[in-house]
Amino acid sequence: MEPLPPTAHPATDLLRLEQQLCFPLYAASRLLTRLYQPLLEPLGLTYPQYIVLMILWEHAPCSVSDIGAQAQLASNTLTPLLKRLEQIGWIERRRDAHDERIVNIALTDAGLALKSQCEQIPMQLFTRIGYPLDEMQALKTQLDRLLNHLQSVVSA
Amino acid sequence: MEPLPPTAHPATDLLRLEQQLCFPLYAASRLLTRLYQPLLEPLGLTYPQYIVLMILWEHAPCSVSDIGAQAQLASNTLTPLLKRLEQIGWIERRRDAHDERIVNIALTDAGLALKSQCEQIPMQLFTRIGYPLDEMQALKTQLDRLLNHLQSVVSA
DNA sequence: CACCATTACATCGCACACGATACAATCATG
DNA sequence: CATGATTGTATCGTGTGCGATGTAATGGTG
Repeated sequence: MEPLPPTAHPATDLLRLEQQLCFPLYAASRLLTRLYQPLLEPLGLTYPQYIVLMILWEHAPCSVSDIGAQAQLASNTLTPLLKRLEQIGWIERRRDAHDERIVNIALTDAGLALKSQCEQIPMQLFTRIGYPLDEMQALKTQLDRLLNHLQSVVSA
Repeated sequence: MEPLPPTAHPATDLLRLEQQLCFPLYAASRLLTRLYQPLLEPLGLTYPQYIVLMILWEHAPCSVSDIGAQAQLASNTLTPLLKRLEQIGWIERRRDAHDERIVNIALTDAGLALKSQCEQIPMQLFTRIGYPLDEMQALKTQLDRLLNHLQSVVSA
């Protein structure tokens, strides 16, 4: 994706600029996920599973929809993912006693213990990537703002 | 993903900050893709197919690896995707005469004509999202820089 | 020219993503 | 309290992503 040359049409420039925002987002997200993989693979985790576990380490026990609200994922993605986590033994899935529609997700002892094994991952990644901290901070701030905005647009 | 509270350990703070960068990238990318979908669906296109076509509109004819270098995708993703685009009739796949290993991708007349049908998509999306242009510009600049950096890290 | 390494693409297997739909449990309304 | 709407998960189908591997074509070496 080369930067596109300027044209005589300002409106078109805006379009192209906008058009290009989506791609670095898409590509950078996949590349970063790829960098996580060698750190997660020894633990038998995929990146989305790691995201879900991070949510659980902070909020468990919680329902499938709670996880979905945090991760922006629906049951059609979460149900099979959570079943895998259950089969490996990190979590437990149990129907809520008061509302049988809800499936409550709890961490097993092993799942809780896994957290400490993951605690070095972020620093390892930070070292491996070697990206300036201030740029990462600025980027995170802006991405959080965009994410919030997109969430409101999508849910509208 | 709530912002995490500060802790007594600066090193841990860095970890958490870093840890959180990946998630808004991951979530924002998927949400933005989701917003493209209703605009692409009438044309029978998925978002990755749209990315590949944008590359082709600018660079066709080119090889599978050329597309892969632009989109950061390998043949295991591109081959089936390109076969679908061929079956629909937007592109042609042909082995290079001088090097039979290479598959050259060319646009059909229909594939070229499709470009004009897609030209309104970015503005429609820009209008739908309603995000400040200057923030989008700043974000794109930083994402491009991160993407470049990640590419060099991954290929190293 | 033989032979091994490299390259370019294809195939396989698995795990997401997500729209569409199904289904059971609960809620809301009359 | 009946009953239709809503809610929370699950299932299905399609299309990515990507590590691992296969395979044929090309290139480099002696």
